Amino acid sequence: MRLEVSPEATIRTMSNDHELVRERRRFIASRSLPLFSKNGFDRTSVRDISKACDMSVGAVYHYLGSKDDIGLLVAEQMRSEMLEFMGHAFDDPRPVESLRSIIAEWCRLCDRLQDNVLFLYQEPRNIGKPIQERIAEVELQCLAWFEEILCKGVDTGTFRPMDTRLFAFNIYICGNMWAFRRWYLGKLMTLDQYISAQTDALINSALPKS
Amino acid sequence: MRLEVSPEATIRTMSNDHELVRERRRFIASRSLPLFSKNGFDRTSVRDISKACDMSVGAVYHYLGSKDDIGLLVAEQMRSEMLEFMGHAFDDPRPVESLRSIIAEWCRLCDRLQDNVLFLYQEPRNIGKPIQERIAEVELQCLAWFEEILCKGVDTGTFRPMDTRLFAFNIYICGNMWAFRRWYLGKLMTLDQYISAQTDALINSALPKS
Amino acid sequence: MRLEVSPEATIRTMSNDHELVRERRRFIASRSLPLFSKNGFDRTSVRDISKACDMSVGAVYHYLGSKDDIGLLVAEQMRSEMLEFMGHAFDDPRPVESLRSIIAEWCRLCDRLQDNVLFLYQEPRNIGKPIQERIAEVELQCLAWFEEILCKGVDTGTFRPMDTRLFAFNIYICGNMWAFRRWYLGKLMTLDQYISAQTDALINSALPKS
Amino acid sequence: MRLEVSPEATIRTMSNDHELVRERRRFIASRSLPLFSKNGFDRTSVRDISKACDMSVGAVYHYLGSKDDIGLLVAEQMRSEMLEFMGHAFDDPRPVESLRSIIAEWCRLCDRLQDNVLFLYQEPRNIGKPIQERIAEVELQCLAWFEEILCKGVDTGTFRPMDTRLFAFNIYICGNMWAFRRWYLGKLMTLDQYISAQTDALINSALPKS
DNA sequence: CATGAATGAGGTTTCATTCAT
DNA sequence: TATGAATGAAACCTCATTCAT
Repeated sequence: MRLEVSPEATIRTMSNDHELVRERRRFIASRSLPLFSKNGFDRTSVRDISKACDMSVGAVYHYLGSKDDIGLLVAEQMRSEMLEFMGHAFDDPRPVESLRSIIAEWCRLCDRLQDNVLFLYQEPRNIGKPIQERIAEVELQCLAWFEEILCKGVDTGTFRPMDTRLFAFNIYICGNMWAFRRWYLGKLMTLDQYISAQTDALINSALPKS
Repeated sequence: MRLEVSPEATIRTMSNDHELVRERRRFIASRSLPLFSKNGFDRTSVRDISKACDMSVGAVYHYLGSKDDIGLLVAEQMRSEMLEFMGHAFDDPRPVESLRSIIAEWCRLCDRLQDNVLFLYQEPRNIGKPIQERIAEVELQCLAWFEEILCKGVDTGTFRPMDTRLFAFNIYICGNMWAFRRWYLGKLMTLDQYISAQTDALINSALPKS
Repeated sequence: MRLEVSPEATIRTMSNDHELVRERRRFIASRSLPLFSKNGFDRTSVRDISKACDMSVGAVYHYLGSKDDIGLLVAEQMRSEMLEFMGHAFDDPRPVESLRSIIAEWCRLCDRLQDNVLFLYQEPRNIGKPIQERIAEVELQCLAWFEEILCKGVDTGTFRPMDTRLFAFNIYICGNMWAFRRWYLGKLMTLDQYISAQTDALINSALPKS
Repeated sequence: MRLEVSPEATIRTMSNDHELVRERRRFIASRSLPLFSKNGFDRTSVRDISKACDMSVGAVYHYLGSKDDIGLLVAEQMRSEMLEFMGHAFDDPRPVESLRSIIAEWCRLCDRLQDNVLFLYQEPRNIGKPIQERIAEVELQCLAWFEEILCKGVDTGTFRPMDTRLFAFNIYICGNMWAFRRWYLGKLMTLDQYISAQTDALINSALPKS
């Protein structure tokens, strides 16, 4: 088992104040993300970023080694939020109830991290290969987690036999798409309505036919 | 009623040979698209494109007014294929059968135009507002078309009462995601298996509960 | 009454140090102008300019938004010098003496700003319409100023009746031509001799015939 | 005495039909000149020229060796017209009458060849050194010719003692400026009025004081 | 003769990154 | 620690010229 090193620790910095570095990076990422959403990563210059942060260009480079590192931070934030999300126990023994909670929470997470989700979809090339793999890893964990509940439901006969991996994938996408297409979906319904309708559809699809 | 002008006709060219222009543009777009998929639009230089086309940079600009125009061509190809797709009659009177056909064909289309789908997701900013709106228009048409069948099924009681717009959206996404996440899904199953499983899930979700 | 904004203030810059910007721009313009004189604006590349300034290309663009802006600076320098020139009081009540002073000073100004004069004659297209109009404005003011003295002289009978506007134009051209054709005139005479001879000719032409 | 070879004969051509070549070149020059006036030589592309000539780019290069050759043609036209102009005998024995005719004809020539005059002022660098010298040569001849009459007048006491070279220069410029600043002068007066007024001024300036 | 597609050098401009202050 | 001026590579695009047809 290899030693896990947070990628954030590998980002170069001029500062030794660990806490300050964390705080500044978080700040920079939070100010950058809307710019990336609006104009794309490549069309957002470091100068733009520094302006959005009310910092000098040099200051940005005090806390980061390169522009690409911001992409990394954005990805890491998504990753850590997903890990935290999976840390929650939705351990209702009833598969249907459990699924219901998870779908709802997953959609809410994607809603909250909308810009991060967008970034991961649109700028995969701007977060080096290793980070992409780290992200893929949690995605797989997430899918596995969804799958576990589904399997439990299938085993107990609550759900019909199905391709649980694909079903888990659909749940995953269900959350992502709320983030990705909120400009469209938001005109049709609220998040709660979305959650409710999609949960119904998913569960209906999981239940055995009459 | 405004006169429809193909955006391709608005792209500047040095040539008057309409047929040649069409052919060369198609060629350029087809060679560019894999580069965009691999490296992203902004990180693909016109020089890269010209090399991929075995042309000089000048030759590329003989048929195009700007690099952005290639994005437009890619979008237009998707658009015209979608229009053609909707032109087909899947007019089985039985909603279930009809839905089955459409989902299958839609997924096959997205599979065939995988790189175009990716491009539309990843590079929306590189195809100018007007073209984005043209694309959004056919997307809506497509959704409306899906919805129509669903409504028919709901009206006749074949399908359960549901938010047909959201359901149509899910079908749409179902195709897109095969294109977008083929690197993952392709390891789990073939396109036909994907179609079959997703169709089952969708139809199961649409049928009334026992 | 509209607020006058110096065109220099409209030129994009990356710096906020107003004084530095002014100084660097002046420097860049002063080094560029001889190149323009020698090779023409369009045949002087920004790389040539940056070399002449012992700067990198990027540094030039730190203080200017575009190459064309240098043309604007050159024009503005001429303009402001002309305004200053007109600010001087050559208020000798005797028209002849007054005319004499003005012609001399005008020729000296054109001599000093030789390259600017050349630039305005040769590169009118490289300084944008608005600036051309600003220049035309001061030219007209200058002509009006010359005319005023002529009119005074005509009114008092010192000068013969004449088309004062054309005469003013001739004075104006007299200065310009020393700048424009110094390569020729300079071989025949010194500036002082030119001034003296032209003043004689002009005044002789203005005086009533015997 | 070196053999004079018309520069036009040195321009490369693919054609052997001497007369056709002459005719086509004249045509090309006449269609190009307005473009040069409007946009400048460097900003007029060979494509623009070929379009203005209703020719293909290749056709232009059949009759010319390079774009610069057009500048040469424009200069040569001015030159040959000036030579023809000087060939006329304005051999009125009376200096005043002779001067009057010459000024008038010179201004009319400059009016007719306005665009050529402009070109020579604005694009000297686009007509290689040798041609510039050829032009300078006729200019000097022209000046000498003007001077001759002036000298005659001074010798006979009709004109006051003066710097005849400078006076000749002024006559020369007088014609050029009508061409160069017609956009301004044309608003004040007609060509005939200009000729009349300038002739009066020049002759008045040449006559002895009372 | 005529055409116009093709070439590729070179132009202007941008921007991630460094480093003297 | 913070600043922002400076660098220079590399991007997009143009255009004089050639040459196969």
